Amino acid sequence: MLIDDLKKSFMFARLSDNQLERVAQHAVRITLDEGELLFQQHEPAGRFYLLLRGQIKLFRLGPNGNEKVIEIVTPCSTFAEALMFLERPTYPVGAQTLQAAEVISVDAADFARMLRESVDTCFMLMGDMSQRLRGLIREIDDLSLNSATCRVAGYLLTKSSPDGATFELEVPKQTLASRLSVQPETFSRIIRNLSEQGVLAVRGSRVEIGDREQLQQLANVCGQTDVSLADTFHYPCPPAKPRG
Amino acid sequence: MLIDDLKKSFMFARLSDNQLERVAQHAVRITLDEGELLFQQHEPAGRFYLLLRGQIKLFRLGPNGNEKVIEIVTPCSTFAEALMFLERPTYPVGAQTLQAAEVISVDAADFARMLRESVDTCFMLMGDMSQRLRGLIREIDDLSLNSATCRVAGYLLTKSSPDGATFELEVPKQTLASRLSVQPETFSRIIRNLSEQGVLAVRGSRVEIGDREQLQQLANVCGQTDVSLADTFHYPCPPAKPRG
DNA sequence: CGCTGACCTTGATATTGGTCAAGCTCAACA
DNA sequence: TGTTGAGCTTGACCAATATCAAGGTCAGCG
Repeated sequence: MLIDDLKKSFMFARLSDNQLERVAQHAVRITLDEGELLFQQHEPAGRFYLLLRGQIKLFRLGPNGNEKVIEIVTPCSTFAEALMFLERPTYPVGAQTLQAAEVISVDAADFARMLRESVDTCFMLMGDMSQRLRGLIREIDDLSLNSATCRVAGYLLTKSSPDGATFELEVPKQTLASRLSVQPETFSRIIRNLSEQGVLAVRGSRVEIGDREQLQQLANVCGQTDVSLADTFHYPCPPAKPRG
Repeated sequence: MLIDDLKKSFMFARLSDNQLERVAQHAVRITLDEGELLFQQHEPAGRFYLLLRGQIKLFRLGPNGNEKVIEIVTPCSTFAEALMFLERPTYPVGAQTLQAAEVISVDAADFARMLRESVDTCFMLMGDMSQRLRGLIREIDDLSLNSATCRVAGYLLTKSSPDGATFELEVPKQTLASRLSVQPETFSRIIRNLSEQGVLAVRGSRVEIGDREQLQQLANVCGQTDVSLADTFHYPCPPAKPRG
């Protein structure tokens, strides 16, 4: 059954049963409460993870103890697997649950050994890494070319389904703010501005898009557009669990 | 002789002569004048490149025509090779020479085909990509956690050899500014501040470190420290050609 | 030698977003 | 039902950095 769960990740899905069994031998299932730390930044990295349910934030710590959320991991994604190819890897981020979570922890050396037998999987992995590289580059120019409002607008757009008028922020606003590299106060103000302009309405964590057109315009001043869906992989994922 | 040049890159160096010959068949040498565009952002990406000499900047374009330099490529590095694993790749950045340059252009599909025969090279490549991922993450928290002064200080530190007191900025200051995500004016002012504090002295593109200690302090408020040299690959490279 | 244009520097001013301090809201719980 | 505390919002203020507009420097060239 561990094997069945492994298969939920596109990467493991490609492996033969034989290979999966080998991986499973050194893999363990871990259950985490809300707020638990899975690993810390700078810690030696011997394992990587597959999130089965819950939410996990990956974050960097600044010198003053302030943190910057780099990514919010959703179920069926693997993370920290790219470290496997470094000499003496340490985690470049910390990982902490936002909700109670269940993960599978995989031994990296073991997995790497097995990878050597499956060029296909290598290619899959490289595709994945390539994807992430792209994503990070976008992130960087988002940060240096765009205003906070652009980033928020862009984020909200990606979260809203093109048809549905309303959706839930599945993450505490503070965390979202950090993810978007703004202070919580600023985030709050931006939301208020957008509300006053009638672009959207927010009640708690429920967001209702009022004027998608204009939201797009605000975001597009940026360049959100170039992550075409054409060249992204499809990660089959169950819907995320709604937050209180 | 094309093969000899290919070997200057750590990635190609790993290939067998047989494999190299195959790659070389679909590889071409390209000579570029200063300011020439090698490829544009969004262009379909069928080839990747190895820089032999000169300098190339990789940049993103904002909506107002303003550009953000993502990376300044130095000789013996390959770039855009990570795209090879995407479905229908387009370049996520543009590439333009800063100095007259010579590159080898490699057919990506061809190289990928050959890669399938060398898991070793796959691993090498994955290590490289892993490296880059790390670098980009650092870049992101540099942007969101640190001030412009920190970034400039950090950059200057990485460019100075630990012993030598002076070195050359090998790149126009505007470009450097963009690379560090500050306006040229701000860059200029930061340099002036540092000069006034006696931390360094700049004459044209020649930089002299006055107080390395303090420069380090300014940069370290940041977290420059965590890119330990232990886990970076060694790219054997000839010294860059001095500017001006 | 003086002109030209690219690049850099400088000052004045505007904007953005951060910081601090307070108040609000609401769910959990006694 | 009142109390508490976390998370969110608000306002007043401030710092960092961008923007705008000149002016400086210097290499290349007529």
